[in-house]
Amino acid sequence: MRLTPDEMRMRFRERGLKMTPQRAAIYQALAGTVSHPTAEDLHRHVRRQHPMISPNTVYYTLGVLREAGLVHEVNYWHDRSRFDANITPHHHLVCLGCRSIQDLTDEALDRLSVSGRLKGGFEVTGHRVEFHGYCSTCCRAGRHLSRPDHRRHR
Amino acid sequence: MRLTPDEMRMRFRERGLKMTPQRAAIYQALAGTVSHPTAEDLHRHVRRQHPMISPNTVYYTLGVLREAGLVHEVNYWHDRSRFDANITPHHHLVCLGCRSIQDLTDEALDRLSVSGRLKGGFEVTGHRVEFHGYCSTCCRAGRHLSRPDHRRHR
DNA sequence: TCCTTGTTAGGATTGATTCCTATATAGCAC
DNA sequence: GTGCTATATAGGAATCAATCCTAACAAGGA
Repeated sequence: MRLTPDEMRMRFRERGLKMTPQRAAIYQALAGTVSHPTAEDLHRHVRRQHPMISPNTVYYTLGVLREAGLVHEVNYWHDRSRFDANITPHHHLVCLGCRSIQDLTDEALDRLSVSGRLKGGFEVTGHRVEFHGYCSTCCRAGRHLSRPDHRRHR
Repeated sequence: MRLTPDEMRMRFRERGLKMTPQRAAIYQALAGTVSHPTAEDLHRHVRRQHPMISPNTVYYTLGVLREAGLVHEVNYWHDRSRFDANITPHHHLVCLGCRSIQDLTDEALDRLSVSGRLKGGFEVTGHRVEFHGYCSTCCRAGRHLSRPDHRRHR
């Protein structure tokens, strides 16, 4: 969803982050989509407002936002990194056909825990569930019937 | 676990794969560990028996084995790809300190399904659960107290 | 307004992975 | 076994997302 300048300023302040026009644009772009864009996608988008912004700044900013907990990074199926400004607990539906990622909210999944004997005292801090399959578009296109080539497409 | 030559030959045959000494060594190495090695780890290991084997062959072979369903690829936290010859249903414990990956077998987790309204007819073919936290070694080292730098270590 | 520290742009670099291609070999038919 | 064909291998070149380096710049506090 779209954030007011004040709302955004507060979120940055709370975490001790400096606010710059570039950062605002990157975070706003990410908060305004549900499509889990790549760094490159974001750079392309933000460049409309900031023609001189470098990819480097996008990478650096995403790193800062990630460490501050303002964005999450997902990286399923060895695609390049994708980012998500939705930091409420949720899970993902990953399409094996077009590699799109949809959010999935499901409280039962949020409550999972390791029932078994934890081997050697592993201390769990969180979890996430990823369902994979084929989105409606890929189903209609029959893409769930064909096997992708074993060579990767970049 | 260690495979007999016949067992391995059968698995390859069933899937229409040619058997070569290099492939046997790579698959044997992967089947003989629980450590989810990288392609480079496997190359280093296999090179003891096959000094001339190229990284390329390891990548190519892992791609073939992956498409044949003989190995799984996991790639959490934007580390490089890691491989797993355990293709029975299981989940993973990912250490945020040292990035090690442990298998987790838990039938309750295998039976998860999407309870909510599936947005737009997504057809689920599988799922996996990833718990993250800190392994016992990293806990003892106090690594769960410090925050990793936001810059990535390769 | 000044200062300090973190941020930006841009260019160079890294490094896992893939591409290209000539040679070698597995598996099949005879 | 011998020969044939399709596929695998080795090695070198190329790709490209991501990171490193650095000089100029600007946000936020004093």
